[in-house]
Amino acid sequence: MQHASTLEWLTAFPPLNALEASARELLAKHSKIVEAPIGTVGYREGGACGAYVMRLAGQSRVYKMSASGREILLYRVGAGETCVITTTCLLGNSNYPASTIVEEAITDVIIPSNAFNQLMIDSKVFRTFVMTNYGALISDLIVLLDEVAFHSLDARLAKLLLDAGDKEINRTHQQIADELGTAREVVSRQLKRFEQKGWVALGRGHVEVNDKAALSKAAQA
Amino acid sequence: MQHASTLEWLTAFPPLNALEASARELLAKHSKIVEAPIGTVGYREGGACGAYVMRLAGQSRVYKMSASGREILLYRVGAGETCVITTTCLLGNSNYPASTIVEEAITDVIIPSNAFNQLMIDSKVFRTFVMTNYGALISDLIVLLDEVAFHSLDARLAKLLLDAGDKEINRTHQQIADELGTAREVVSRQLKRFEQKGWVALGRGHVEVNDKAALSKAAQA
DNA sequence: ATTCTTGTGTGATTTAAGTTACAATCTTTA
DNA sequence: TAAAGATTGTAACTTAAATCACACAAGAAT
Repeated sequence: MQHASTLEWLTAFPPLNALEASARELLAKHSKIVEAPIGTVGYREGGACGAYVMRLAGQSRVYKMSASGREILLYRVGAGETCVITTTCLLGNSNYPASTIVEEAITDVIIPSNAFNQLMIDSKVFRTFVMTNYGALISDLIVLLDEVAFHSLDARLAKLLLDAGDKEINRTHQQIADELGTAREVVSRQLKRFEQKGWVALGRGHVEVNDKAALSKAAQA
Repeated sequence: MQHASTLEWLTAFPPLNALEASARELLAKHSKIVEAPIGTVGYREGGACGAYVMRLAGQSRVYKMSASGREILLYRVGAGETCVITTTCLLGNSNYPASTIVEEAITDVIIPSNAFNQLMIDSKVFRTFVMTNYGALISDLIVLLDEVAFHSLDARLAKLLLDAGDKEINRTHQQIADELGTAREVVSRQLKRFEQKGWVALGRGHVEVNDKAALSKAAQA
């Protein structure tokens, strides 16, 4: 495995190409590469935050859990991205307002809190990188809020199927329900209706999208 | 009226007490103080963003409007606060994902986009100030999302009444409905139930809170 | 091969919330 | 003061979604 101090991993983050020499030195000294398998809990709601996280490979989901145990997906963190909630906590010195779990085995670069703060002061390139990543989350959260507040479940389900990108979606009904913040039965029923209309084909643990146009229309209503 | 270049207004933002000399100079040169009366539209969804906004006095509400014309309150910006969505747009160079309207005549300090960016680069104090405000909103939005996704309307209404702080809340049912993202009739009905239980007293354009303990309990369920 | 576990299908029922449709007040303005 | 507009009250209805209660099927494990 590559070692953090070689800084080879930097190529995974193009905006950091122009990183200053002093910043590279700091990173080489303090950053670490860590790995974690599927199912690992990155952090939990209410926990404290000690390091900046940059994802090299894999994927994790960041979600909010209700008092009754139901959850809703806030966003995912994939390769080349950073965990923005972590940034929030580092900058605001606050605790995590959500939880995270690894969906595909991850490889992360970890920058301890004090090295992170030093980089924010020293390096213009790093600072811009962090802030640019930061910017998008609020817009995303507002879009999500709009969906939850104003869109029907079948519209949100249709959108989820489209957003997956692939024709084949390998998730169980329960996992989909957890992303939408609803109950499994509701998802099963809606998927069945989609299937009856010929929009999707269902199988154990996966959904095949057959009519994107129709789903897209349903997603808007 | 005070002039922006005296920077007297800085005292309204304690975290900026320690602002560096160079940053003060930049602010004195480029910041402006502007005023706007009730009902002024600060920006609309989809609009572009040109300046950072720091509130000296007054209040505005930032809301998201649904396709069907219903709205939901995202947050308010009062004295001593900044409009974080504006920060999002400046940092991400994106358009506004929401709209805003003045609720109480406002006085704002305006920092043009390029001066803002310069300050973010130059001044650690300013940067921390901006980021802290930013982080707080993310947490707030996640809380709001949790409420919308998982809490019943009566619980949310009870919470709204408590959060108002005052015993007397001078808003119409329609205004309350717009904050919660629901219909007026629903609010009227719920309020009537609260009244029948003796928790509140209703009048045209205002609600009087009489039993905080009971409301507080209802807000949790 | 047969348990066990996990995932799916579905009907029945309940409930919260949105919708429709007015009537009745209260306030402001002409 | 009369008319117009804004605000509230409420009944009746519809609907989406949650909940309950299973049956059944597909894989995995022993």
